[in-house]
Amino acid sequence: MKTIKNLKDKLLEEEIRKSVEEAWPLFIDFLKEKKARVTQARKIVLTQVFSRHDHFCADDLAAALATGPNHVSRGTVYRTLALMEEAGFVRVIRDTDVHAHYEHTYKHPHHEHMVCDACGDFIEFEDPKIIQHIEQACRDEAFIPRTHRLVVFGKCSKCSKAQKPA
Amino acid sequence: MKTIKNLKDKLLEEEIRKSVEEAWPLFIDFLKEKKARVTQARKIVLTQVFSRHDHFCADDLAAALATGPNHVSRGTVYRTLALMEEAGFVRVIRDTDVHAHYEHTYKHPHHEHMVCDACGDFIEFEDPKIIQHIEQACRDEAFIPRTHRLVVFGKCSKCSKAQKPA
DNA sequence: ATTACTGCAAAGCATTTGCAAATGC
DNA sequence: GCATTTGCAAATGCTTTGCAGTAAT
Repeated sequence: MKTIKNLKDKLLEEEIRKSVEEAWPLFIDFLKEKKARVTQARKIVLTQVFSRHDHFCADDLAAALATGPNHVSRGTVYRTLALMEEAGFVRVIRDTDVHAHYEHTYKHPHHEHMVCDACGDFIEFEDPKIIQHIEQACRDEAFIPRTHRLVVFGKCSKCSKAQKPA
Repeated sequence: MKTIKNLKDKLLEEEIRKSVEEAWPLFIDFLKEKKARVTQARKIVLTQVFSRHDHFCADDLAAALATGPNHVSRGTVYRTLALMEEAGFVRVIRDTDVHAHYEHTYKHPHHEHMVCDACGDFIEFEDPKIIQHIEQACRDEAFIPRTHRLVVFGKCSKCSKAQKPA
């Protein structure tokens, strides 16, 4: 069972090996530029990231590395993931802001949000066309939508004006 | 300073009073239907919700009610907020799933997500038109986008098939 | 009189952090 | 050799929960 691997697994392994082989040098470049160190732990985390399916959560990954020969501590996993995000190798799906925000719904139809990175302000906007496209996408996937959430992160007009070009 | 209120404040107060006056009976209906009880604490939370600006977070609201004559405990605030969400008076902006999910970015362009309420599966989709509309909306608001996140919640084709009409 | 709701404080959970020891440069 | 990283465990911050007392039906 363990010695015999089917073709699919072999291909997957090959794929992973290739991604790591390509990404690791890029990560090294990133670290060097940042004057950060190229460490064993960082390579292990990067490898583990690429060994996982498309979507994973930090804690699962940390759990996988909690024991065994490639042991990396939880703290380091989180720290490295943050680095990898900065380097552009991973993307966080639910963004970092920990606490949930609420808004009134009473006489307040659905709309989308922009959140300013600098001041945290919420800007509301609406676009029926976006909703139409979402609905179409759901039809294409035979997905039955219940609701959706669209948030654009960036800089609001006030903050981008305040911070003049360096 | 305290006795003299300007016009804007007066109008705002009026607005709030009206919303509460309209929403409270609806919440009562909701509670009755659910065979839940109509309590003082629930009215206080509802009032507080409508007294706040469009966006607020649970904890701030709880803090506001932690002391004073309209004292409601943190636990009750969270419980009532959940009820109000169920009743459709408020909407949560960052959804409930606590832990952040990551995904590879390496050779994996930006795309949107559908998440199945039932099985938790992530479905990826892409729609350049949606992105165009987002960009247009940002231009309209003079908002400088850095990135965005679009998640559609609902039921995937597998799960909606599995659960035949009752 | 029942039974649900509330307050409180304690538990939970994902994530972050402080610090001594280890490692890369 | 010196500075950065790591591991560990403790701290954090938001949210949930258990339970005994309180209030609504």
